[in-house]
Amino acid sequence: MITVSTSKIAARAYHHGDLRSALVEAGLVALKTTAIADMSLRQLARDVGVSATAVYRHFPDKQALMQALASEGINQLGVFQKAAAEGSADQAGDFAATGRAYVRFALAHPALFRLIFSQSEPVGQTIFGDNLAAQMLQDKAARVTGGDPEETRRLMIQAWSVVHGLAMLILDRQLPADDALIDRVIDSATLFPR
Amino acid sequence: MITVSTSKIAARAYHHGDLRSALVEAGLVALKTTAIADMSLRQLARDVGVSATAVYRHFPDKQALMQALASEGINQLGVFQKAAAEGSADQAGDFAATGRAYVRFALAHPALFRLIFSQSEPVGQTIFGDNLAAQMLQDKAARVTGGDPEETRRLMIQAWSVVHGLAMLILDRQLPADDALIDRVIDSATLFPR
DNA sequence: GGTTAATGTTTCTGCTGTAAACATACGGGC
DNA sequence: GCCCGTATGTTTACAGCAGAAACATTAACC
Repeated sequence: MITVSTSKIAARAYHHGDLRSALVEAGLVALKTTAIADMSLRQLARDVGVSATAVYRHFPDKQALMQALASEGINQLGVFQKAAAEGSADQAGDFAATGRAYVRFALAHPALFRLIFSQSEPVGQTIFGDNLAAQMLQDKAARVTGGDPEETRRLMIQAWSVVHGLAMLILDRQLPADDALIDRVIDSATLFPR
Repeated sequence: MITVSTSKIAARAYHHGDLRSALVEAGLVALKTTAIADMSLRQLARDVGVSATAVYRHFPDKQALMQALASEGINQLGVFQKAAAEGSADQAGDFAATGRAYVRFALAHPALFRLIFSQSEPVGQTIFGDNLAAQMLQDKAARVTGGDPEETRRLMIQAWSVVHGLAMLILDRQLPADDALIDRVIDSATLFPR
C-alpha cells in the first residue's frame, strides 16, 4: 500500500485537509443549480466526499454554513459593483451603474443573491454599514445629492429599494428580464434632484 | 352511543365536513407565527385534527396547499389596497396610498407576503394582469402619467419595484420599519412627471 | 515517543413529504 | 329501505433530512 506522506497531494485519507473551504466552495457551486430550500448538508458532504456529520466540526449547524456562503456572496456582489462603477465619468452615471450591476448580479446568481438576504443578519448594521457594496452606495448618493444628509439617506434607500425590488420581482418571474426596461427604470430612479 | 346524524354539529366522526377550507384557514393562522420554510403539512393536519395523509385528498402535494394560501393572500392584499385608495381625493395621492398599503400589508403579514412571491406563478400574467391589486396599480399609474403608455409602464414598474424592495428590505431587517421613512420614500418615488 | 486536541466516522433519533392499501360514510338508483 | 359507487378519511411504510452521541484516526507538541 502506497500511503503518500506528502500531506497535500492525494492525501485522501482520514483527514481532508481543508474541509471548511471545500464545503464553502461546493456550496457556491451547488447554489448555481439548486434553490436555497433544496440545499442539503448531506448532499454537500457527499459532494466533498466526507461523512454527513463531519460538517459539524466546522459549522455549528446548517444555518452557519449558509451564513458563510451568504458572506461570500456579499463580497462577490461588492466586487462586481465596484468593477461596474469604475468606468463611467460622472457621479450620477456611476450611481446608476452600481444599481444596474446589483440587478445583473441578482439575475446571474439567483440563489446566492436570495441567500444573502435570507440570513436575517443585516448586510450592513442598522442602515447598511461596513461592507463594500453598501459603502459605495453611500458615497455615490452623497455626491449626487451634493451632501444634504436627509436627502442623501432618502435617495440611498429609494435607490436600493428600486434595484432590490426590481431584482426580486424579476427573479420571482413577476417582471420580464428585459435589460432595456431595467436600464430605463434605474436611470429615472437615480436622477437627482427630482 | 349518541351518534349525531345532523351532519354539521359535532359530527367529529370519520369525515370532517370541509377539510379543504379548514386546512387553508389553519394555514393562514400558522403563517402568522411560522416562517414559510417551517410550515409543515403534518403539523397543519394535526392542527385540524386529521391524519397527515388526509391532506392529499384535497391537494395533490404540499406545494398546491401553499399555492392556495398564496392565492388567498393575494386577495387580501388587493382588498387592503383598495380600502387604502378609497379616501384620498387626488389621483397622485391615491397612487401613493396603494403603495403605502402594499408595504404595510407586507409588514403586517410577513410570511403570507413572502409566500405570495415564492410561488413562481406570476401574480399577474406577463406584466401584472388580472388581479385586483395589479389592476388598480395600472389604472392609477395611467391617470398620473396622463396616459402615455411608455411612461405609464415605466412608472408602474418603478413604483412596484420601490414598494416591493422597501417591503423586502425591511422584512429582511436591512432597513428599519420606520413609517415616516417609508412615507417619504414612497411619496418621492410616485411623483410625476419627474 | 506518548499524550492531547482536532477532525473524521458510525450509529441513532425524530422530523419531514408522500405512496399504497385499507376503512368509513354519504348520496343516488333500484 | 337496501345497495353500491365514490368521496374522503386512516394506517402503515419508505426515503431523505438535520443533528446528537459515542467512537476512531491523525497531527502536533512535550
